[in-house]
Amino acid sequence: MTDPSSPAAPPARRKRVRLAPEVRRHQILDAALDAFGEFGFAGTSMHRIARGVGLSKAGLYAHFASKDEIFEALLTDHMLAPPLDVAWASDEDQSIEALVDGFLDRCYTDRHTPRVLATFRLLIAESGRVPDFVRRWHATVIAPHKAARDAVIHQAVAAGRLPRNGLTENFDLAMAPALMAMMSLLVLTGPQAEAQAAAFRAAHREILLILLDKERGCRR
Amino acid sequence: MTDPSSPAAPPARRKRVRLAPEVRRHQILDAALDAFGEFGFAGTSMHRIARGVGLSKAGLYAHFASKDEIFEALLTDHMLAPPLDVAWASDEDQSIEALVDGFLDRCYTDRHTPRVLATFRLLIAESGRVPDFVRRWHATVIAPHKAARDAVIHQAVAAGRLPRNGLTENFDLAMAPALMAMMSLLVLTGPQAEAQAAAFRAAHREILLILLDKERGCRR
Amino acid sequence: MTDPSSPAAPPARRKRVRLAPEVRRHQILDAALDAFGEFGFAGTSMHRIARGVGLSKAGLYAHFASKDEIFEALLTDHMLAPPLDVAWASDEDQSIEALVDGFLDRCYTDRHTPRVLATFRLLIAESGRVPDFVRRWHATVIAPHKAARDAVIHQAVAAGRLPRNGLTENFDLAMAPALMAMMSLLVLTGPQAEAQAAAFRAAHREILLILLDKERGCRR
Amino acid sequence: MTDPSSPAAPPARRKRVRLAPEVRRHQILDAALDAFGEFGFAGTSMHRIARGVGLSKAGLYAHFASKDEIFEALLTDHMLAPPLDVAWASDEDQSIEALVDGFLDRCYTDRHTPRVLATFRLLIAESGRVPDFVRRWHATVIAPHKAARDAVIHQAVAAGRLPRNGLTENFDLAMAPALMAMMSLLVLTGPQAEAQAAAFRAAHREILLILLDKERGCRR
DNA sequence: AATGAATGAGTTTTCATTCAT
DNA sequence: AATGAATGAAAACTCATTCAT
Repeated sequence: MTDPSSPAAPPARRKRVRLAPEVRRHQILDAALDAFGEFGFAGTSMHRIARGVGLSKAGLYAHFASKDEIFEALLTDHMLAPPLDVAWASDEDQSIEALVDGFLDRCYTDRHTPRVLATFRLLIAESGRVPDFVRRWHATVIAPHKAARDAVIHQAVAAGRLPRNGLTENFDLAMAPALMAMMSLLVLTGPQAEAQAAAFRAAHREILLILLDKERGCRR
Repeated sequence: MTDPSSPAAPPARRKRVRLAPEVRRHQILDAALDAFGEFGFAGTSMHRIARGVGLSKAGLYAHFASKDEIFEALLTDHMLAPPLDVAWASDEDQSIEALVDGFLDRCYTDRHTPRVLATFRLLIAESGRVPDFVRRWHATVIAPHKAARDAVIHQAVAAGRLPRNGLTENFDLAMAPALMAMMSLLVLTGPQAEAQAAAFRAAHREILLILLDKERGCRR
Repeated sequence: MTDPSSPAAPPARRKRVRLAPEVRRHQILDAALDAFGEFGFAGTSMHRIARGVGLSKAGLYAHFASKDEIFEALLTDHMLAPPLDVAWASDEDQSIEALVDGFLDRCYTDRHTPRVLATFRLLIAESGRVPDFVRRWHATVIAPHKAARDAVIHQAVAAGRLPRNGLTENFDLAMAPALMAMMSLLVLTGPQAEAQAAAFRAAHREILLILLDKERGCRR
Repeated sequence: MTDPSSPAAPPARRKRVRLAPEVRRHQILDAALDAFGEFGFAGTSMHRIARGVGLSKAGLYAHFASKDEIFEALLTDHMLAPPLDVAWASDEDQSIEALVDGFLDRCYTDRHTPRVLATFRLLIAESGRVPDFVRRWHATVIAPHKAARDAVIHQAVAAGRLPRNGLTENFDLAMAPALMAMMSLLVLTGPQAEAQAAAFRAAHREILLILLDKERGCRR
């Protein structure tokens, strides 16, 4: 079928393709993320990753010294990007509604892609494998990001633009509902999970508007 | 020498112990949860589980037909228990504060045990392995539980004891901050994560009190 | 051909045979010595050893944790036996001729077996792999043996039964020609080498008789 | 930065060097001898040889068609050189002492170099790989050399300058003690082996002087 | 002549599982 | 019920070799 010229043709293997190292590296990490995200580190074989790239097993080793190295490169590439922005309004012009909507876009639209979900599942499932990496990541990526964001929020609170309450003092929690939606997507899959996530988003919006409202969101 | 009862005892290996099937079964599931939770399904060998029980590998097969069967039995045992109570006050006697504190106890104290964390990690990591199981679990455990709880909440809203807002209409979100704390515990480990969780709990309390307050938590 | 009873019979695998650990261990070491001696350590695959024993590859690992462990067990078993006797006549009754002939028997007849040759080749080829082992072996086996033998020889020299010369002061050299014959056997193989060894033995005898003769073997 | 000549030089890897074929060939054989001598044929990878020459693996194939070819070229180059001279006194002027000392120099000083030891180990370890080669080598190199030397010795015996005995009739044995010293160096390494070799040489000298002495070395 | 990416066959080792006791 | 020797399949990784540049 594929090769009518010779009746009993062997597997008809593709010509050897040679690509630039960076390109291959990227392909490999992509395939690895897909596989690790789906089957976990231990459940993913080098064979599967190789197949995903259209390369032989041995070919992987021209670019990475070991499965572990692929794993670490993956985490490094994907997690050293700042996880969330710092856009909580240094300018007063935007309404709370607009700010919240921007935030929700970043929480849901940007973060509910297969790629991000896979990374997230990997983080949960395999963090025990690389505790040092996680610690470093937290210290160099998460903590600074949090500090920057907290500064902005505290300033807005001080300026009276936001109320002082449990949320504005622990602003991580602002994305807790989105995290819950991610969990649904991870565990459930399918339209059921999508619907769930959409409902969460709407409720999330309403909750944030209450908690960030200067009148309603105040302590008592 | 060490054992005068047997003159030339060889390696002095532990006597074969025969236990009642249910006892062994339970031991095995315990050991399996520990191992699966730490290393994932694929990363856990039958040898490790067997060692955890003090049994030989082959001994496991007297109780379970396969590794998969252990896994499914584990999920069944651990997840078919209702995950959270339905105590949101059909009686008016309790103050909101008391109800919230009870809820937080169930969210944090009860759910941040190693056992629950392991189950949770397992759920995230391996849900792709057993989609049917997850669907069934959701349909038979989660959904009914949610329905029951929603009924209670809606009733309280109708009675005017709780405001109508995004939270009371999606009451799952009430535990979103606790979920976030679990994530910290799963990924970070150590006192850092514990401190984080404690801070979350305090903020969580305050947020719930705002959102469930008839005055502050109302829509606009 | 081999199995006319079933035309397209599968490999017709032998029933699983279970042997006592010591028996298997021994079989494995035997097969390993054959293979290592012929192909060297690196040139021998676990598959070949397994085939030599009639066991599956994985079966080897029930008895040895690794290829290296097989190697070391082999050396230990084969080399910790004293390599040569200590029979150089404290009694005066035996003639020099009788002593020399006994010595030559031990040097040629006993030591030119395939087994000993294989061990010897292994020692030369792979001593670099296990320098510590070799050092230990030399210290615990060779050196003590040499010391005991030297004591006997020196005593005979002191008693005037043997001359004092380069040989009686470095009695290792007494077997140098036999070593040379071993080399021939190792390198050449075949009847050519056998003939060589026989000629060496005859000359060896004559040389020893000269050098151990009180008159002719004396210093000048 | 480290290399101001090229502003944005990447990994700064060594320039491709092109050498005359014979030079490279020689370099490769040198590196191969080192590696084969230390790790054996099977234990030596093309990568290691290539690294030893400062060449890429593929580069080796510009000079040799295969690993086996390198091995055979190595043996050919190193072993087709006559292994030992033929200087046993056609002239009567030299004393036995002088002749023996010259012989010992050739046996010890010349032959206990790392290069010769590596070749020797290789011969022992891998002779089974290339039996035809060894046979050819023996027939074309060793046997003629031996014949020439035997002629000289026999002539000296006939002329009465040397006694007729086991040694002069099997003159290979004259270097047996040196061979034994080589074995020590191969197996033991370190100063221990050096000392051993030195002691052997002194005793060797004395033994030869006895055996080649017309009076003492005679048959009875 | 030289390279580095690519490969198929092979390496050692592990694993889930079976079987005879 | 329990064991430990045994197994086929598959894992990670290596290697001699090839090919496009």
